Amino acid sequence: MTNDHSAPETAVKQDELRLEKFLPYRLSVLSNRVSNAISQAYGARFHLTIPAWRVMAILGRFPDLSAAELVEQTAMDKVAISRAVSSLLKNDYITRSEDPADRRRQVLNLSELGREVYARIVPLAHQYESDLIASLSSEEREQLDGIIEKLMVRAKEWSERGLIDQ
Amino acid sequence: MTNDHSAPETAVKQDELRLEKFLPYRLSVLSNRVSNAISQAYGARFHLTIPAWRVMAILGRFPDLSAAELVEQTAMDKVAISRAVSSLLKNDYITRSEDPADRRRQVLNLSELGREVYARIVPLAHQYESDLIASLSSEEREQLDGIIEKLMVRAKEWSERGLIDQ
DNA sequence: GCACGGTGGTTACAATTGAAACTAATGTTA
DNA sequence: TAACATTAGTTTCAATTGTAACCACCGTGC
Repeated sequence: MTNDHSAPETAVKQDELRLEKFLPYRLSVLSNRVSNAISQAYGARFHLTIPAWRVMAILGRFPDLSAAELVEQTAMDKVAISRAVSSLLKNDYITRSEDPADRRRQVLNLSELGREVYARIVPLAHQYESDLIASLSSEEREQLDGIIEKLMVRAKEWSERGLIDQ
Repeated sequence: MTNDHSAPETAVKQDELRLEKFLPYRLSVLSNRVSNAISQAYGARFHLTIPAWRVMAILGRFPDLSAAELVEQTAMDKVAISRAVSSLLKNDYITRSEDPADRRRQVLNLSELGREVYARIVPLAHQYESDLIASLSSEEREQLDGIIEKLMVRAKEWSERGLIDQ
């Protein structure tokens, strides 16, 4: 046992960077691993990309949305939405109908087929999430929830206002 | 799967998905926001992409690595490493020398210039991290650390062994 | 009416990324 | 030492993504 009581554990040399402890890096690795694994599962079974599945997930809960409203909901780029929508149309997973009141606007919904696929993926998604957090205690799950919320607030500020001024 | 009728408050409808509460989704949004914001800062000031900066960060702590060893350290793809290395060489941020013992192998190090840039970025990186977690209590920071560690273990298992069998 | 700025959505093009093929050198087995 | 497998790293090509330009339509003011 080493007697390294001289410096508290939170002290970090400021002139070097321990990448494996650097939060932005760890978040990125974790998120990529999770997303890739899950998208492989969806993609293989239902020919869905992540953006396409996100669109379906939103339409499953909120019918009759336009592409612009999907942009709001998902924080995805409008071009990404447009591409996801057109691939979902090709697969007959969603339907698109013109809004008679505004002919620029097009109302999107899950199709019959789309609803079936949705109904099959949702339990899968819950299962993956459960499996991911299986090793967390229920306290930890609540903590994580709150922590992500706080981090998200800050990250959102960054992307809106630009970074730390300097 | 068990039916849980006993805890209505935490009960979640299993036949729909609240994307905004879905952990993989939230992780992805958070991580993208953070990475994009920070990479804008690095990139603008030092012409560095994220993979390039990662390579520098590792070389700053562990000199005399080969590309293959960088792959191990960073979990990045070897093609990504190759491209990052060649762009860093172009910028004179790193040096590359042949290993006489194995002429396939090439030993990488930060150059003088690279060390200067490294020394300027590291405090910036710490600053961004501090700013990101500024709203967390010290307990929450420790919790987050442990939680990410646990999640990472599971995600790693996913990418190694494939997903939940089904 | 009809110019106009603003909005919904798509297309085009360039940059980034990933998978697989490739070159060159080393290790291994007979 | 010839033949083959393995490792280090690069290149090539296709798919994905982001930025900007674009078209069609709406609403307002004149």
